Amino acid sequence: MTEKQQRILEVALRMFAEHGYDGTSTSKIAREAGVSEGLIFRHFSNKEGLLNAIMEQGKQIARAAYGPVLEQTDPRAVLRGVLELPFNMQEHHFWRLLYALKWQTQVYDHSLSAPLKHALLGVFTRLNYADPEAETEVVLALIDGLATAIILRKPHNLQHMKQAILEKYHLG
Amino acid sequence: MTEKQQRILEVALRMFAEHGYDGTSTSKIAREAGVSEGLIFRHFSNKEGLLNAIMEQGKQIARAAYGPVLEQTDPRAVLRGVLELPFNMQEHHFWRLLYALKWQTQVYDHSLSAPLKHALLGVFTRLNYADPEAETEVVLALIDGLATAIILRKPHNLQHMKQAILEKYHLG
DNA sequence: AAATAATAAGTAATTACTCACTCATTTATT
DNA sequence: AATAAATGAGTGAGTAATTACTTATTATTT
Repeated sequence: MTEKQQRILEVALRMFAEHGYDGTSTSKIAREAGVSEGLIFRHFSNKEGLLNAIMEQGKQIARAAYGPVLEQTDPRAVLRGVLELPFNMQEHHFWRLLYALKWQTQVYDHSLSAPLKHALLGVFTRLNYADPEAETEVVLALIDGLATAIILRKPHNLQHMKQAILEKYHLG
Repeated sequence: MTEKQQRILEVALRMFAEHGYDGTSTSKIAREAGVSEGLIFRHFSNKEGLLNAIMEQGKQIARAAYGPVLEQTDPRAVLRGVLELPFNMQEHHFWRLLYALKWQTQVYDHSLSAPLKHALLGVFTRLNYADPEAETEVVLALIDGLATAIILRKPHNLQHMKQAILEKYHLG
């Protein structure tokens, strides 16, 4: 991985996240990254290849975020960890791109949220919730909405929000 | 409002919602609507004007959805109504466009969610919740995530999801 | 006939992508 | 060790197609 290749990936991630995939042209990426436009196609074949390379790197970001939470043994600890995920988001650019992208393709989002869904199903089953599937869907929707709010609206009272949520699941 | 003007608005709404604003060209809208491309610019000045016209119509959709809920007097009824909003979504195309759009501009989304936010603040204050602001943000995030899930993933157990949510707010 | 609706055929700029090429480094052959 | 061959990074100037938008003209209402 050469230095210019890295710069292309970084700039493209930022621009895709801020202006959308269709709203970002390869020529602008090249200009911003300080490379020739041809280099993008030499390394990534085409624009979609560039996006795929970005999302490939993103898998590691997601793994780093989910991993410690999902390998917990206590179901309450897993649930707490999942609910806290949006509050511990690190790489905003990547998550923003992922969330924006899902309105056009669900491919990327689905493959990343699948392990979360599976874990939650186990959690709610072990905790004897009445309807684990419905409960799972609700939590997924909740953390989805929370991440969206944190990325886009940047609310200031994050600690209080977290507290309010944990109490709803009796984890306060 | 001529018939062709209506058709342009309908087709543009659908295409913007499905492929995004930047992913939809005026020439494709015209072809799909069966009109000349120039007519779009005669009626709406430019592409952004077309979007504005769509969102202007959308205001009525939002008002029709929010209105009955927000004019309720009992705070519990308001809360219940707000939480049920995603499950009663009617015009999926419009909501999908609104939700997709907010990753590029928050203008449209903010002006529509403002009355909701205000109402929820009053609700949680009157219900003596510990932190009404945080609680409001959480509900907004929740219905945002729910709407997203319903539009994109179309979960089948909507009734159970609704039930699980209402119970968390002691409205079961 | 006046005004508006609608079209067809343009425009310049931008789009994703290709091509021919240079240059530096690495590998293979004498 | 010297030289030749091959490879891969990088560029700049192209390409045809598409973009948002304009203008002149024709059709349709009022």
